[in-house]
Formats: sequence, C-alpha cells, structure tokens
Amino acid sequence: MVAITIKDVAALAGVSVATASRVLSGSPATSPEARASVVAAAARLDYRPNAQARALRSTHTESIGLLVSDVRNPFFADLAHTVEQAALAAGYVTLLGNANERKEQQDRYLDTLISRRVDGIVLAPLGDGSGSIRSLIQRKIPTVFVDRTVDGVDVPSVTTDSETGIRQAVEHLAAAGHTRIGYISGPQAISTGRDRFAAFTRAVAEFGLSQDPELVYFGDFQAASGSLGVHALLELRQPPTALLAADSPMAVGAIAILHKRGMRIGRDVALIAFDDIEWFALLDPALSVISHSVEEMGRIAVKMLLEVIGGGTPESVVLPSELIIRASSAMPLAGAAGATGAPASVSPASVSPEFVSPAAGQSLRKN
Amino acid sequence: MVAITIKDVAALAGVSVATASRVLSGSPATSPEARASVVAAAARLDYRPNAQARALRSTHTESIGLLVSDVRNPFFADLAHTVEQAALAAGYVTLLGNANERKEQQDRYLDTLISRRVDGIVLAPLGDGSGSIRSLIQRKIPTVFVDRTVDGVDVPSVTTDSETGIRQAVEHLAAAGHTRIGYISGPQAISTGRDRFAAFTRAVAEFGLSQDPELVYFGDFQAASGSLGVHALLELRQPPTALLAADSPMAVGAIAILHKRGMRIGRDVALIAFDDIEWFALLDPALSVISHSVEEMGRIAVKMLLEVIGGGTPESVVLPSELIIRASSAMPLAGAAGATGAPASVSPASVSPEFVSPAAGQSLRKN
DNA sequence: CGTTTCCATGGAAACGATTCCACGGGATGC
DNA sequence: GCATCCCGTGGAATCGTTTCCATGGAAACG
Repeated sequence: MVAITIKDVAALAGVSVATASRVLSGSPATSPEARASVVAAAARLDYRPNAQARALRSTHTESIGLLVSDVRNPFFADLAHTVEQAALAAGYVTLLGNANERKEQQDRYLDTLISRRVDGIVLAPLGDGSGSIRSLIQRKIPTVFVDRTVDGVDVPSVTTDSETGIRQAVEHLAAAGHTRIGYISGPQAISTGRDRFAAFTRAVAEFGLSQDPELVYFGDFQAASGSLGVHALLELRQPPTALLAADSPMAVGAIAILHKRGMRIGRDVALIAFDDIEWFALLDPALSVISHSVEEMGRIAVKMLLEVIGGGTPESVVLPSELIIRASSAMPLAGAAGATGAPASVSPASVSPEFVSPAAGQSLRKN
Repeated sequence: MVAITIKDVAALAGVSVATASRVLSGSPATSPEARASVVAAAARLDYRPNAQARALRSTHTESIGLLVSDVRNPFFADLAHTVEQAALAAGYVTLLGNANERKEQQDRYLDTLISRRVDGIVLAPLGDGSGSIRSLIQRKIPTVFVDRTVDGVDVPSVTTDSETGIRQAVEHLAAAGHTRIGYISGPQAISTGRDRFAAFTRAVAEFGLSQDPELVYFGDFQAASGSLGVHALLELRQPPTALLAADSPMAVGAIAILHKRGMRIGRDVALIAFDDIEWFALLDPALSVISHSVEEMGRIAVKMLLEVIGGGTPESVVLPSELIIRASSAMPLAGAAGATGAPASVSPASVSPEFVSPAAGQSLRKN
C-alpha cells in the first residue's frame, strides 16, 4: 500500500502540486505544456487520487448510496441493477448496502453512508422515522425513498399502487368461485406490508368474500415465513382455496411447502404472488402475479435523486400495478358456484397468451 | 448539509478536540468526566465523524469492497449476502459493486474502491490481469478472488472444483442413454467458463459420447444467451437429447425457450444446470443441478481477506461440487440401451415425443 | 515606451479528523 | 521533602487534496 500522491506526480512533472491538481481536475487555467507533463507523469506513476482527501476538501463525492432491504429478493436485485446503471449514466457510482430487513443493519449502513458523505441516498426504508433516518433528514442529505415510505417523513418517493393489482387479483379469484382467500401478508411495520394488507382487506369486503381474520398470516417478506404461512393457513378448520402472497420470496416459500404437502398449485389451490419475477412464468403451472415495473422504479428514483441533489423538490411518483393471469390461478374452483355465477363476466386486466396457451398447459411429468 | 464537526463537540463538552477525539475513538487515556461530557455532547449534537477525514489520517477504513459480476444472478446475490454478513460480524462494512459482466464497469468500480481506500477487496474477476486488476496488485491492496481466478495473477482465491460435478453430470446422462449432450458454455474469457468447458470436454471424451463441436454453444453467463443457445442447439441436424447449462441464468433462459417451443423438460430433453438456486427445486420437473456451497464460499472469502489484511498469505481454497439428481434428468432416454451405462449406438434423432412412453413414475397432469 | 490586463503558476490555507509531543500536577519512591 | 513517574490534557503537526491569493512575465493597449 505504498501511496502515490499528487506530490509525486507534481515532482515528476516538474510543476507545483497546485498546478498538478488543476490539470488533474480539468481546470482551464493550465498551459498545454503543464498539462502534457502532468498527464504523462500521472500515467507513468499510475496515480489514483485519494478520494478521501478530495472529498474532504470539495464537498461532493460523485457517489450515491443505495440501501435495499434484501439483496436476495430478486425484486431488489433488479432494482439495484437498474439504479446502478442509471446512476452510472449520470456519472455517479453506486455504493450498495443490504439492510437484510433489519433495522440495526439499516442504521449501520446509513451511518457509514452518511459519514462517507455520499451525495445522495436511495433508500427502501424499514421501520419508523427514528434512528438514522431522522439524522438523514436533519442533515438534509438528499434522499429518495423507493418501493416503501415512512409515515410522517416527508421525502420524495417512488412507490407502487398496490391497490389496483390486489383488487384485480381478488376480483379474479372471486370470479373463479373462491370465497376463502388466504393472505400471506408482509409485516405491518413496513409501508408496503400495510398498504397491501389494507388493499386486500378492502377488496375482500367489496367482493363479499370471507373476512375471517384467521385467513391472514403475517410474515416478514422473507421466504421462510411464506412456508410458515401456508402451513398455518392449511391447518385451519376451513382452509382457504386460494392464496395470495404479498411478495415473491414468501411466494417461493409457499410454493415449496405446497409441493412438499403434495398440493397441486392451480388445481388444489390457486396461488397469486405480488412482484413479477422473470422465472415465475417458468414454473409449472406458471404463476399468476401482480406486476409492477422495477426498471421504471429504479430509473425514476435516480432521476428524482439527481433533482434533489440539484436543489429541486420533485413530486413523489406512484407507479401502477396490474394482475397478470397465468395458470396458477386460471382454473375455476371445482364444484363452486362461481363457475356458473355472475362473476364469470369479470375480465381480468391482462392475460399473457404464451403462458396459458395449450403448449404451456400440456402435461409435464413431475418428480 | 450543515456539518457538525468534532470541534463543535469539543466546544460543547468544554474540552479540546484532542480529548474529544480520544474519547470518541475509545482511547484509554481519558478521564471519566471527560468521557461523560464528550459522549453527552456528541449525542446531543447527533455527531457523525467524517469518515473521509478519519481515513485520511489513519490508514484503515473498516470497510471492504465486494465486486460481483452480476447482482441479478442469484448465485452472486447470495454470495453478496453471505460476504456482507461475515464481514459485518468482523466489524467491517461491505460496499457492494456490480460489474454487470463488463470489464469497463469492473475497472471503474475497482478504481473507486481503490480511491476510497477500502481495507480490502473481494472480487469475482472478469477478463485478464490488465487494467485496474494490475493496479490492485501493484498497490498491494489486500484482495481475494472468489468464484473465479485470473491467469497469471497470484491472488488467494476461493473457487469451486467444477470438474467433479460436471463429470458426474455427464456420467449420469450417459448412463441414461444420452450420447449427444448439448453444452451451453460460459465465455472463455472467464476462468469458470474455461474450466467448466474443459471439464465437459474431458468427461464427454471419457464416456465415449459425441464430441461434435456443434454441440457446444458459447454464451455469456446471462439469461438471454441461454435462450439463444437452446435455439441454436435444437436447430442442429442432429439435436442433442440432453442439455447442460454452465450457470443458472443461462439455465433460466434455456427453460424459457424450451417452454416456448413446447419441449417437455425431463421427457423430450434432459436438462442440468450448474449452480443450485433455491427455487430450481420448485420447478416442475425439478431441475437437476450441480451444486456448490455459496455460504461457505462467502464465509471463507471473508476469512481469507481478513488474513491478508492482517499480513498473512492464506492458501487458496477449492470447494467441491456435486451432482444433485432431480426429475429434469432422471428419466432414461427412450429406446436407449438402458441405464446400465453401455451407450448403445441408438440414433437420438429417433427420439420424439410420440415415442416417449407414458412413463414410469408418478406422472402428474398439470392444469 | 509605460501602464494595464491577463493568465499560468506556486505558496499556503483549509477541510476534519488522529496522534505526537510537551506540560502540569498529583501520587509515589527514597 | 525532593526527585521521579504517571497520566490526563491541549497545542500543533499531519494526512492528500482543492482553492484562494499573490506574483511575475507576456501581451495588449494607449
């Protein structure tokens, strides 16, 4: 770790450090000769400016922080990817942190991002406005929330309107004759967990389905709780005939346990997941999902953050969600009144043909 | 962004900055009274030390960099997670970068990590030893390679022994009567791409299977190329009866295109993927995989990096891989000589859906 | 030709922390 | 009771860079 400093460059180039600095940071007040020799010297020594020192003096770092709540959740992995690409295009490098759905870790990362003086932060927040989130606001560090919000904290955000998609899903299940829908909810400490649960509650009431509180299992947005949720719901005296999972990892956990119990998805039980993940369409039966655009969310979040950094105060954006019906929920409930009843007129938002076509519907052997 | 510095804390506490610094960094040479008042002042002002300034003076930052080649690849997402947890346990915070399988992005991230003076770097390298990797070595920045290596660059690494798993997979397919295995390879510019391809070539020769070079498609480890690969392989005059994908995203791409073409995995064509991803077992048929432990890889990588930071020179570690047989490859090739291993010279071209017997095993119909 | 303007340059201050060094006073040793 | 040691403390140097300010020489102008 032998350090090569700007002094070495200046010495080799035969100029002062001030001139070397000017050349290296592209100040116009330099002569061609100085420029040439400094550039040559820097290249020859493979000089890398010390970002700490640079950031200490000037107050921007050309970097942003992105703190997601779980990298292993494909939704956030995709989000990380799009945010990073968008930021790169704008000349910023993205430091990615993983809160792992834990408040202490979120606080810890937030602290390091703050003390590393990133120019701005894109955050999928967790918990309430206490702890490091409060500091973030007080310090007026440019921040935008993504996917989630925090009550009482006034920060521009990009979120999804869960209401529409969930309403469509419930409507669709009701039309297929389901009256008892099991809901695997996210935690109520997270805005998306609350919003989606509220939307579900309203939809169930609206379509006259069972409001039995036992039909709701509160998970933590991670896979294991999806398994536990299915387990609990299927043990009920009157188990649900359809399941709705509030995010994709919980859906994965749900599918795993359904397999293990020998339940056939799409026949013995319908399943719909919030979040559209590439390979959900590859499952057999393909999984019906409530889809929303990660790419757009990431792109807009970066755009908004740049606005905040530039001193603006952008309006929050709410992106739409929509139901995509595939085979996991396409079949009417066996023996249900629904097949003959009025709800048959319900027309779902969108059906992607390739996933419910006879080709995909052909029988595949299962192990 | 009003800055609260240690000066403010010292002033409020009524001590000098030197004393404040000592208290805040836990130096023993402080009096209880000083400690109390400084801590109180810091809390009251919500003081966060400026990491830049701190790192400028002391030469360590308590942070490591982790540069993965593709966050959206679940293998790397999992790796990121385990590395991050292991590092956190050791008191380091992890800055995650995503090279997106592109050398320029890798160089760019490496540069920023270097100039931010991380204490060490865990890198899944890309390309040859040129560019920023060279700088890394020259500067003697503690580094360990993970998953991949770079020829001619002497850095401790944690990798997987692809040979065993791939040999098992080929043996297994040969035993099932397959003679033409299509291989969807990774790029030859990446060590794992080369190693796995070489292992495949050797295994195919060893078991007397077709060495037709047309049976190999060179992809780029990303999903789209898996689709292209399947497409190309199935268009051959003599298409393969089994497919082996060198990583999981390409396997996903492969599955998608197989579905679209109406090919039934496990019956019309066998499929095995390198990398075990949680939900591969949830597919129907469940996917046979060559498995290796991400958790261990991440844990060991961090342990080795800490050793290097501490001045040691740990030995490189090679982790085992093993075949896990599931339904996607479990069925013997119809009309083949059988599972005894003697590969008969049955023309694979004769295999088409019509000839596949309704099958042993509990065949489940799908909706 | 003399004065002003311009501009590349170097010296030095500043950023916010850590840390070396010197100092003073209380406790200790003889 | 005097010299020594220890220890908490403050002043100041330091890390590597940017940037303000002064300088001096060349160009431009009258």
